[in-house]
Amino acid sequence: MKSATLLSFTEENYLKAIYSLTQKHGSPETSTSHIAEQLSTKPSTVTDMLRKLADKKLIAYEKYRKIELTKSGKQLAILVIRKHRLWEVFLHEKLQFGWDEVHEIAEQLEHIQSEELITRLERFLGFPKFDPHGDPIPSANGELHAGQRITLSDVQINKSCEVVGVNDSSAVFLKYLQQVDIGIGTKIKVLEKISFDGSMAISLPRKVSISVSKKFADNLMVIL
Amino acid sequence: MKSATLLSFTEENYLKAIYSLTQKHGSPETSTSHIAEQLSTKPSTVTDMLRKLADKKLIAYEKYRKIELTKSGKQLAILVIRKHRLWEVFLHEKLQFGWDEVHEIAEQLEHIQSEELITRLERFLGFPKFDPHGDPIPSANGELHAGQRITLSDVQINKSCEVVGVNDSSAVFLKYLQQVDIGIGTKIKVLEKISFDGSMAISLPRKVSISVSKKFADNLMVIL
DNA sequence: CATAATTATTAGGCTCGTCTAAAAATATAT
DNA sequence: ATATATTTTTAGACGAGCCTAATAATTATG
Ligand SMILES: [Mn+2]
Ligand SMILES: [Mn+2]
Ligand SMILES: [Mn+2]
Ligand SMILES: [Mn+2]
Repeated sequence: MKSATLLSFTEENYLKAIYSLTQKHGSPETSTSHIAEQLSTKPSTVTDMLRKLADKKLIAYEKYRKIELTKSGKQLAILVIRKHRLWEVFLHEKLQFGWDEVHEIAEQLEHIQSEELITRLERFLGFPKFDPHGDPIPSANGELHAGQRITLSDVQINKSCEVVGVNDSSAVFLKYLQQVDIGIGTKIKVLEKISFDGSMAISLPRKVSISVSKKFADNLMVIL
Repeated sequence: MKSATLLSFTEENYLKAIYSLTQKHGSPETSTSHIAEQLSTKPSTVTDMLRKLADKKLIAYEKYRKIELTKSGKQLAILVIRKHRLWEVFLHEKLQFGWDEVHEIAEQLEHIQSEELITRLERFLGFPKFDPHGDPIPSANGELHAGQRITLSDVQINKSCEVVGVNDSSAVFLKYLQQVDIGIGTKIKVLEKISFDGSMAISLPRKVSISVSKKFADNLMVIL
């Protein structure tokens, strides 16, 4: 279960990016250009790294054809995500950082190498199950319970739901949520859906109803 | 007061190494070979970096002649040390790591870039004044109070003193101290000094007296 | 003070992660 | 089915950080 060779920051970020993309798009495969976009780098740079990750058996790679995490590649990606989310909990719960501030710092902390550190951090935090954005925290052996979360867009008219997370963790989206007083646990009822542009009218506790865009509703995760 | 260009891990480690060497040897200057040894690298590699640090005005460098931190170089070195020691406190106090385990992990954590993170960490820890090895924690504006600490070697026969820190933070020394039950706060009385090899006999609370080497006594910091 | 020993710098080369420009493969559209 | 557009890979280059071997400068010694 020990990874023989330690990975660089960069390699870890590639694994995480590939994992995120496969999750986001349903398919276990992804593309050079998507990875490049995700990491703000160039496709040619990605191709170089893909060859290296393939050499290390972290991805199954057939040029022009297939990019897919191997079992161990996926495992490592999940462990980085585990570290990232535990650090986010620490920053939010213990240091009182806002949920729009934690991601950037966790992006650095996730690469600290010490299994013992994460074991102890997790215990110190009381074995949290979710990060400040509602995303589940993988267990030490790499298990991740996705839950049956849907987007606000998928909620039918007149149904109520509860916010459990966000798809987009960018500070700009999180700040907007804060502004309209939506957070993890907020109850939302869908009043109306406009087929023209996918926008919807929703009601919030102790507030007049507000209108939100399709993009907004696509990025808010809820349970019924 | 803001550093214009962010430094790399490597650059930060060089500044810290130069600072430590000047402290250890009294003089504000140090040498290429000492830096190389401190960082487990080669003198030629050090020369390259010295040129870079000089370009950035972090050291005053005259080849074959002088290596000395500038005001801003020293300031940055102290801020890295501040981060290092605060993280060590966190690891020891909050995560219950042993004092021989914290250094290695702090060596990584000290490079996380976020001033706000350190500000909040310091508050979370209750504004500690010393790290787990008894070393003082610099303030946010870079002040460092050394205190009037001496080594055990400097203590006269029949005088008593109290352990306040160590000069050598290696795990092997710290584990040895733990074994003979010496830690921060331990009271020691010097019974005898052997001029032949500099070793000394000391008495410890609720223990028979033990003999320690010159090297041991040189690395244990005490106050009278 | 001249020679030897030590220390520091330069020269040249390597890997990693990045880029731009060009070529090749694949996908799309007429 | 061919031509066009898009995506991906290759070729070649660069800076950072490291190395070894060779050279230069300084320091120590007889
Ligand atoms: Mn995040
Ligand atoms: Mn990252
Ligand atoms: Mn330390
Ligand atoms: Mn370091």
